[in-house]
Amino acid sequence: MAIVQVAVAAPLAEVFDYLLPSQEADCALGQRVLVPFGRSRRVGMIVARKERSSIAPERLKAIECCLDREPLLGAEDLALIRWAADYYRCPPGEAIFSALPARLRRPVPSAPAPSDDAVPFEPAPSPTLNAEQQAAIAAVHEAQGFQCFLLDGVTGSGKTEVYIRLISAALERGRQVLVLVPEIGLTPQLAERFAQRLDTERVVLHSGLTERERERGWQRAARGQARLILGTRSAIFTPLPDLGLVIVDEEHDVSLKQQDGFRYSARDLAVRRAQIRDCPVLLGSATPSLETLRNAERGRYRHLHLRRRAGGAEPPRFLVVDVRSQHLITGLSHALLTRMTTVIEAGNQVLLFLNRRGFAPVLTCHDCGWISVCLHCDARMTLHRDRGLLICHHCGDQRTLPVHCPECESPDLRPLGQGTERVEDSLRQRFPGIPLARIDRDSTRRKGDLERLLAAAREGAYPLLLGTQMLAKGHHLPGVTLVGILDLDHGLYGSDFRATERMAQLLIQVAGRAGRAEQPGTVMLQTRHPDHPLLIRLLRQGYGAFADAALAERAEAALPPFSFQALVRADSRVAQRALDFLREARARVLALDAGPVQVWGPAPASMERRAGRFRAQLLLQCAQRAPLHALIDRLLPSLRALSNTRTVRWSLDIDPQESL
DNA sequence: AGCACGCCGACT
DNA sequence: GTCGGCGTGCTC
Repeated sequence: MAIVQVAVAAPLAEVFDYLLPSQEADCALGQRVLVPFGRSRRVGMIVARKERSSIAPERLKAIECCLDREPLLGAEDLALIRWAADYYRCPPGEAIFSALPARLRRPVPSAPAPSDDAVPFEPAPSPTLNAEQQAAIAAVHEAQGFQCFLLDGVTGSGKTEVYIRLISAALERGRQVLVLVPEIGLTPQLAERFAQRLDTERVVLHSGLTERERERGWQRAARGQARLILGTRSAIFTPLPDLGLVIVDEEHDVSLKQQDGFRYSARDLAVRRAQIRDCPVLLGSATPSLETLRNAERGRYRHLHLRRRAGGAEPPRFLVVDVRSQHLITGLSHALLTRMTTVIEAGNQVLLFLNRRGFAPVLTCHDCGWISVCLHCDARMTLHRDRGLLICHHCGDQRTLPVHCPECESPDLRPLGQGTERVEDSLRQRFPGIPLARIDRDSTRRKGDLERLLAAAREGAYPLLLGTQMLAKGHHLPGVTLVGILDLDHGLYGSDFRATERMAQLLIQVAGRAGRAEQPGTVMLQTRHPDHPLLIRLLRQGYGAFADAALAERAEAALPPFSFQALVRADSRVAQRALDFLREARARVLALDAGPVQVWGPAPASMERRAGRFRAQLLLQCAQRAPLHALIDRLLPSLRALSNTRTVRWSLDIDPQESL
């Protein structure tokens, strides 16, 4: 009997050898099997055929049955997933099965190839390209096989038009195209633009689909029926027999990195996939990540610029409002309020941005000083007055709003600070009769709410728009001529070394919502740090100059992208246990002789207790990737063997994007 | 991850 | 005396 290597759907570092019974002899690489495993049975994936096994023959068990008639994954697909599993140190079975549609993780037979639907098609007219767009398209067309491009284009410069032309050309050559976006919310508008222009079988893949829909789309792509695949990060693993072009839109967005389990970066895997496939890959953004800019600087990626806005629109003007020692009315300065009045009276729209939902971030007792702390987290509970609740935004715990202080019975409870609900309240009083839309997670809880509000906003139904970062992404609002950023400082001095980069990206994104050709937008930023050097550079010279300065700072501090990181996170129900585990981990690292790898910590998370668990982290950093990964190779078996790994949950994050 | 085995506390 | 808590070991 032949022997096959099987990756079992379990978080185990090893693959397992099985006998292939003669009636399943044609069962091959990329097909799922049901195998006896320990005292139960599991779904597995055949990842290799072998001549002989190092396992004693009497210990080898036979595969029970084959679940698929044909391979679900081809050799290249498996190569990508196994490369990713190896790079991100994820058990192979876990990686493979998280790359498949959820239904196929269970022992059910895969569905037969669905038939195609027919879509009558009338293409919308193509706009004329400007010189920069033409140059970008020509550069990608010249690529012979693998090459990575950064499409660095200011908001409104026509990046999507460049995508469409490149996709169209690839489709004409008989290739499939994969387009990744960071969030579900960004798929409908892009899908709509593709639908208007590209006469081809399309499929959209994201977590909002039912398991059946998702499997169906996945199968259509895998069988070559769908030619254009638009999806969120997990779509990077979709098998595509004729893949000829990969596009990653908003490549700087952190949502492209999976934050639990198999912690891969879909953007980085897109580059790797194109390399395996030997085809071009295009990373697009108005605010590229420093990692990508550094790769462009080193000549690894080709840097393509779109500097001009379509229709000759002017970039927005920035006005810094120094709010130190100013009297604010629910977070709004006199200068901002005055300008808002002018804009509204002129019949234009105002967009206010405040990244804090709820009425107030804390409720306090004016008599004894009690504050609304969460029982499970080192955090305060946010007051949601609409719903009459105190809610912890970190663990989701809710309490009914107290009428008297829980400590001293005083009725004098007061909200401190402001969230979007409170600003909405205040604006309705200050601008009576002016229609206002608040757009945050609370006001858009039902499906379709967000789309409805945004559509009405685009029509100009709301002179006043107020929202969290939900409002910052995607949709352009041409009637908005004033953007107000209520509290910039939150992003300016975050605990993470990427805080300024994130702030700059968000700021440029929000600013990009405003203005049109005949009426440029103004962005007013309220801050207590008007002299922040990187902020000044960003506002005066733009994102590119900001990024240059930020990169220089990173180089100086030897931080990514000038070094590489791996983060060991740990948490535990019992205080100190996670820290103790990481102290032991640190000792193991030092015992292994870390060489050039630096070890930082362990340190408790900036909010140590969250949802009842105490969290901590240990950072490993090195100027080169190879010694870091070699150290991790030697460290992992030793960590798995630690006695307290049952009471402490831990995980390893390669190239972390966020610290705890 | 599951699942079983094994060794110590409060119950019919 | 035994039901069951979760610490430990193993899965081709």
